[in-house]
Amino acid sequence: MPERLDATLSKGMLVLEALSSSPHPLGISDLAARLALNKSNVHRLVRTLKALEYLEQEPDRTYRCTLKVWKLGNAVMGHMNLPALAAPAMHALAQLSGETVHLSVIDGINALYVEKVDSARSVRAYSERGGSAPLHCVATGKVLLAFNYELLRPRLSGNLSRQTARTITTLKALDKEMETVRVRGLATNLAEYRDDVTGVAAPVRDPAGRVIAAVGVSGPLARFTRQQIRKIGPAVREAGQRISEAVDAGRPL
Amino acid sequence: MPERLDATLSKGMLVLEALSSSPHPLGISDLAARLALNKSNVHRLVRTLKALEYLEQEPDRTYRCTLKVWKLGNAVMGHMNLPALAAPAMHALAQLSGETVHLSVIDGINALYVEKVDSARSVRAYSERGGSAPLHCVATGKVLLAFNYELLRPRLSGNLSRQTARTITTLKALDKEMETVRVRGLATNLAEYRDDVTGVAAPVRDPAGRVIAAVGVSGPLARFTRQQIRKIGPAVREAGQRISEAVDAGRPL
DNA sequence: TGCACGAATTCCGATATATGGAATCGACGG
DNA sequence: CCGTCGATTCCATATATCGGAATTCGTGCA
Repeated sequence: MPERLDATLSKGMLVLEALSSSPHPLGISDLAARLALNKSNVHRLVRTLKALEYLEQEPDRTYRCTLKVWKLGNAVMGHMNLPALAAPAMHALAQLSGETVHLSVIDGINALYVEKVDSARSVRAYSERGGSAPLHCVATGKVLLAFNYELLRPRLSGNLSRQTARTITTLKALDKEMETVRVRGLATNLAEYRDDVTGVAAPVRDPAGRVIAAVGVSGPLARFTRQQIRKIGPAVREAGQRISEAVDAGRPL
Repeated sequence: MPERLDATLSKGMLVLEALSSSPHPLGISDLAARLALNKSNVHRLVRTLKALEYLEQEPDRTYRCTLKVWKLGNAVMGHMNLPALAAPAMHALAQLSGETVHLSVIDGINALYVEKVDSARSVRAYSERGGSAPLHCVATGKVLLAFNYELLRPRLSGNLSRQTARTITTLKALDKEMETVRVRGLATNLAEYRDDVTGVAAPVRDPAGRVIAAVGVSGPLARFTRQQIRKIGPAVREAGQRISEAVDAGRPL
């Protein structure tokens, strides 16, 4: 017997998801088609969401999400205001490296990018705020993994998806790599997720010493070489420490 | 006859709102009390939201919002990625001024802070990301108001709430002030919202020249004096222009 | 170890409510 | 001016939701 759920609420959330992920406002018929729902049903859901001010109607009668949706999500992140605390250190790192800087947290078996700072030089990277990548093949993900390994290792068996020729795909190899990461306090990604992208990352710790996030720099293989990575490594580690201190102090440093 | 709305969806959104705005996870009874709803009703709503992965359960059986809620809101802002584009200029301004920098957009008759950069020196300001203040009495709000005056003026009659002794509370005085703002390309707030806070702001324009946002610097009256404001004014205006160019280019400058 | 209390969770019959097909309305284009 | 397409409203019906009560679970205390 499948769990008893509230259909109306589920459908309403589907509507919100569809509209928030669409670059354009959508009309009722369009929405109904995408969600495989009845038109008049969708209309009532939309009307409700509009009354609650989560949606607004365009002059052409299509609907789009309002910033109230953003406020909702923002409030959630607000109680964990890492991005704000980390911003100064991230910008400094972006300036120093000339590459893109990320802040990631764990989201299931993925690294979720909660903040991102582009440098002027950086090309369009593979990641966006809110995006994610498998823990085992990006630098920030490896950091998060290495310092929460007991917890996460079980979930990864059979989930070490191959992304490139260099992706680590066996638990044995991963065990070894994680040990290295813990010793060095740094993780690297040498074209293990995308053929032409490399990165380095370091841990961010809460006052109790638990690793709650990771900061990392990444760039195109052609420019962000192994040597560049070695050179920037200490700065990344320091950025991690600086952010950890900011978390401790409760304000940006 | 009140419009016909879907009660289940409304209540579900209330649950999400309550949980997202609470600093702590909440239990079923607690939620039910706050929302004045039946316990078993709340339980089913929560179960549904949990199945959809918008909520998760703590070991102590209380519930909290997941980052999926944040992702939802983030996607909305993503289609209007002002914050990312504006970040470099905002940080530069924060560095230069040593004060807090805001990016605001219009939200009804309020200025909504969509991005905020604290300088190391800045004291805890009155605003948070996602927070808002009346358009007529903060610097960024005045900019947004001045350049969308035809549209917004009608909505403000009777809504010029007094916040401090210096708040502008008459349409006549506001008309004059708005004219000044348009001419100078800058707006100021001299303790008009909070007795001890001042600010300056400048417009951000889309490629068509419409004012879509405002950048502003604000600080404590004691430190951020009229002279400081005059001194930093040009830099604020330039930051506004720089962000406008970034919007045009589609990438941070 | 067992008991008692509060909270969460499940159950279930009554009924308010969501449903979806059909009718209506409204905008636009030929 | 009419025809088409989409949005919106209507309405009878089925049923999904509601909430009170019963049950289970967890925790602290004796």
